[in-house]
Amino acid sequence: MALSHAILVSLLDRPASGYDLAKRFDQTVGYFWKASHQQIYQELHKLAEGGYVDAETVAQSARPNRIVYRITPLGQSAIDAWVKVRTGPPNVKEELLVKLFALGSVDTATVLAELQRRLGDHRERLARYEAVMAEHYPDPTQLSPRRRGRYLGLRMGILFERSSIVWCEEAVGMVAALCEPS
Amino acid sequence: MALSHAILVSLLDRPASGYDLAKRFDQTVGYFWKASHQQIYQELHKLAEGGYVDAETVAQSARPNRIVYRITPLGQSAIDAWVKVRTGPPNVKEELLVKLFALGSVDTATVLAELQRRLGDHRERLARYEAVMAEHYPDPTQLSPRRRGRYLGLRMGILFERSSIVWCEEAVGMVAALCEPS
DNA sequence: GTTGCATACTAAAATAGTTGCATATAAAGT
DNA sequence: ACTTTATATGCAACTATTTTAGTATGCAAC
Repeated sequence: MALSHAILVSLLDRPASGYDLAKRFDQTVGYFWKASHQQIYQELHKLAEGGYVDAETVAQSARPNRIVYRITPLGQSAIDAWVKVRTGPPNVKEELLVKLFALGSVDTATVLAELQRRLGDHRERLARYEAVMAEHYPDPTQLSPRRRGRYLGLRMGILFERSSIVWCEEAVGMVAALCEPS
Repeated sequence: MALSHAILVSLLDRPASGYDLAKRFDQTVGYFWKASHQQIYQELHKLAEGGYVDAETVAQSARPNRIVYRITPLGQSAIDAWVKVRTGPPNVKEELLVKLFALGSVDTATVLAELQRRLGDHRERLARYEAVMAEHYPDPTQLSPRRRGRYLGLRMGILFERSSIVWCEEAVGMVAALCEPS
């Protein structure tokens, strides 16, 4: 029961359809919480069944109808209760590290290529995050509680990308040295 | 098919029992790849069935018998093939961030307490990682390929903990300001 | 004119992961 | 004496997640 809470929290902001939520996840918290649209639709059905959200069908011409979900008081109190439950450390699955652990028994050049691709990813994401930061949070003092949460999420993203870049550069150096032993 | 690869890679090093593997995961890659012993035992059965590992029962007096698994050539080639498959970005589920996104609709003091606990966690883990680094990798130049992979794993841990600490300190500051508006 | 992308939802199957339980022994702490 | 910790494996039920489809439409690019 974790995605369901992420969905409820997202609905605190404003009502949304499954499609909207999938996009929000992708664009805002994508790197810290991935969810496919199938998973979201499924979860929304369950939340609606449990009375945590209300569903309302909105007819659209020329486009499939949307089903807009709105959090209920029951959903609100479910969040309140969940917030009081201790959060564990984040769940991380870093496949690249597993590959690195296989160094010595495995093709080095392939691993190097992966690291370089990853480095590019991190640089790109950092640029994106910093652009959002510059545009939406030029002054991080005096933010509303809601915006403070958003700001800190973005801030974590930026710090994480920066240290990932440092790490990747080191890793590329060390693995490249194995490939071309001058 | 991701845990199975992590297990196979771990077995490259040396044969191990399910119990050993569970401890290795916990102690070495625990923060980047969590696996419960049930999951590991289950996966080992599957790997043995598929011929990726060989199982050998080792009798012990006064202790339950161990089943020691050894990677087979088939397992080796499975790793080789897997290494060539593009690695996606890491899978991260950061529940604390979800709670932060709920700020404004949720008890601030609870969230603050979580952040402080998390800060403590990160400091502790950093100390542990740095101790291992000082003891086992005093000089990171001229490492064997195998040890280079291990070093980079540890290095990622250290960089990650450091930036997490920076982030937590900022976050504690911002959330504390909401709690006691002097 | 057809490929590709964006909108919008659904269903089914397979794989992965968690939780709780069960078994059995020995050493070390309290 | 009693509890905890460590060793060592396993089953069963449940929940979560991914993969792979399928249904429809409209717009823009090529």
